[in-house]
Amino acid sequence: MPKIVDHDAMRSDLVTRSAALFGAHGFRRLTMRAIAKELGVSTGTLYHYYPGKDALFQAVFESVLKLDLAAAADALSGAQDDAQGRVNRLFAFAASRQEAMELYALITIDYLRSLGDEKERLFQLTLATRQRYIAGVTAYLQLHDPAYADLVILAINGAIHRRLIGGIAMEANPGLELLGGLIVDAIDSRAD
Amino acid sequence: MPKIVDHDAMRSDLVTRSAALFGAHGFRRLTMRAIAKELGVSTGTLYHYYPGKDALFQAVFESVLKLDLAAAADALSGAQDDAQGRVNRLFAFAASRQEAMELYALITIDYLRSLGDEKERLFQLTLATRQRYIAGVTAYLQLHDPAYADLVILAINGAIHRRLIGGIAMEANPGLELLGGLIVDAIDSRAD
Amino acid sequence: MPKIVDHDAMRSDLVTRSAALFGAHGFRRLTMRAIAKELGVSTGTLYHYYPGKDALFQAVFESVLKLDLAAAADALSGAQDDAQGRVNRLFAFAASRQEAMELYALITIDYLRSLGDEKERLFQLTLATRQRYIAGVTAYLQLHDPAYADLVILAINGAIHRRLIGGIAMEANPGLELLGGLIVDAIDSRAD
Amino acid sequence: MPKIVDHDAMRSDLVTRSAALFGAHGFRRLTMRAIAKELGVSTGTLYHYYPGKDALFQAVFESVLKLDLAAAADALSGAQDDAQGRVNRLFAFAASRQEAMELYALITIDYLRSLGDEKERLFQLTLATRQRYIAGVTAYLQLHDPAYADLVILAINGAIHRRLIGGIAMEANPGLELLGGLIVDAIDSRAD
DNA sequence: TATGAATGAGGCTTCATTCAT
DNA sequence: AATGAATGAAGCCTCATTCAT
Repeated sequence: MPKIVDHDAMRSDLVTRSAALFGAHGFRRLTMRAIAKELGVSTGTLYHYYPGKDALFQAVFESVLKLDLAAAADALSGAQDDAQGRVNRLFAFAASRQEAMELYALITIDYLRSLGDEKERLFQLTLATRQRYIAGVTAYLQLHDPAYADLVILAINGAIHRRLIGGIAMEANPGLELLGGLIVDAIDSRAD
Repeated sequence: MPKIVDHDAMRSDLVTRSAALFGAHGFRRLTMRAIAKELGVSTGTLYHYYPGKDALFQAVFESVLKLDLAAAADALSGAQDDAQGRVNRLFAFAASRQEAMELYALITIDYLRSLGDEKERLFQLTLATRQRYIAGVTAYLQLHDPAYADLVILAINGAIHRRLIGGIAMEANPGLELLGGLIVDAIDSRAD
Repeated sequence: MPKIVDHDAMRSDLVTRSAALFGAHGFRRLTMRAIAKELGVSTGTLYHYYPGKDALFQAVFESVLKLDLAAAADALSGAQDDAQGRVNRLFAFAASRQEAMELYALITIDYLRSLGDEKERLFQLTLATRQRYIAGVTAYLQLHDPAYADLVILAINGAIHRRLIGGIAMEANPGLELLGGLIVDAIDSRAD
Repeated sequence: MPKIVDHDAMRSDLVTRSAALFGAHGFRRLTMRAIAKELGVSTGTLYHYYPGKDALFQAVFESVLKLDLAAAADALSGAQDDAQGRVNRLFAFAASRQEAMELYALITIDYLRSLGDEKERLFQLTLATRQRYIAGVTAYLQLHDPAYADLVILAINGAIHRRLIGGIAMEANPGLELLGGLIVDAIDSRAD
């Protein structure tokens, strides 16, 4: 019998650990040798688990795709406090996920550049995900108008964008705090 | 000095026209041969005007950095109408610049990845730029609290982010329109 | 010595069955994994019986070397009919061995290419083998001049060559049939 | 203007000079680096003229295909002497071409191994070429039966085969000389 | 014994850069 | 100034071989 390893676990591990590398360096700048070295394996081993760099990156992309929604559902269920409490909790959750969201953005941008004309399919998928988020936030915050949920998510997207190109932590956005208050007002003014 | 003008014009031209290529493909995916071919010159000519690929990209990055502020000052000066009018004009301006802002983001991300640890300097620069924008928008919209300006810019950043990873035009964000109304209310409620 | 027999049998079996693979694909194109897969064992097992790819190929080459002469002696002994009958039997025997002879040629060519300058030793061996064949055919056909035997073998070599580069079966060579007649004439004209 | 070279001449030169290397080492054993070194250029230059190793080998194969027939037509035209003279001239021509024919065989064998199922097409081509040779030799030697021509060519094929696997020069085949006599007899016996 | 996961040298190929013209 | 042929380091990947189980 050969060296005993859990093949699937190893595959997942490689993907999880290489995701950050792809995010930090980008697909082209990151070499297979660099990945192997960073993960403490040989290039041959990489190829033992994935047929090539493209396939590994594809797996990374897909794994990153899945991370977001699952986490959100968990975090926002449970005890439902007042408007202010719900808004606080939402922003706190977003802040806790900012690194993952940045990684998701970086990898998606790279992935899109590698796609020729089939970008549209990915865009549809992104759109659908956004709709789910809007519906979720609308329900969670008990908003009467989904546009408010869209605005909240838009602002969070903006915070990620600033992080991406300005290295700014999500918490350092005065506009986000202001928006929190506006949302609470909007909920309360309807709550008569 | 007969040829100097041509030389400088050529340099600018090469930078301006290659910026979109760097944005679309990314630094590593884009080859010098591809640039040369797209610009209708030989690789030798490229090297005649820039000492290497890094230098060309650096020039592209710097040229893209400058574009934004200059344009903003122009567009928002002049006739000052009412709150609603000013907000409309601001969003219209942002929408007209979305492609440039996307290009700026793409190139900045690539540029940041090429930087090892000296990212901090660029972050400082970005922070300063943001402060200028906040001040400018605060004044232009005649806001009493800069946090409103920050929120507006944050939402616009969010729209760029969505464009980047979802292919969504800025106009297709319900949250942005809603924000316009909230801002007008904020201005008017203070204007008594 | 309980396992020795199995071990040797296994070694022979691996060589015999991999010979065709080496012939069909060539040394470099054929991988150890491909051999292992085709033979239904693991690469580890291959290395258990042979220290490496070179050694396996060497064994294959040697096994193929031996095949020819042994078969010939058998087939052509026994009942001695008239000149025509003997010639027929010789050609029939050659035709029955054409696949093995093609394999021998293919493997020898590969083997020669793997030899640097020590080809000469192999050439000496080949020359000696040819002399044996000439003597054998001369005796078998009861020829007065070994040049006739050489011509017969030369023509058979030619048929193998045509098979190699033209995919032509030995039976499809008019010249070979004609030669049969010429040989019979030569025998008979001397048999008065 | 760039370094001035005759692109087509360079291409031909690379093919011509690498043919012998492919013949001696075989496609897989021969590396692009080895070719480049042997030809005194860099690998980059090789790729400047041919898109890859396959394409270079394909070009080599095609160039080798063309060599034979052209040479034959030339050599055998002109002054027509008696039967013995014609036969001598034919064998002398064959002997002069033995190296080229060996190269042709080696490259064809390699090429065939690289072909999956489209071998048949190449076999058809080889068959057609053989027919042309038979017709040519029949006419040149003024034979009444093409089977004699086939036998002559078959014996020459055999000599090439022996060269291939035994390192034997064409001149060292007693059978070939004997055949010459038989052919002359065949011609003369009909010349009454 | 047998297995196949792991290794890393080396193969094919790309591409930033140089330089003769 | 402009061209593109030439270079060679470095990238992706293959595969002979080793070794833990």
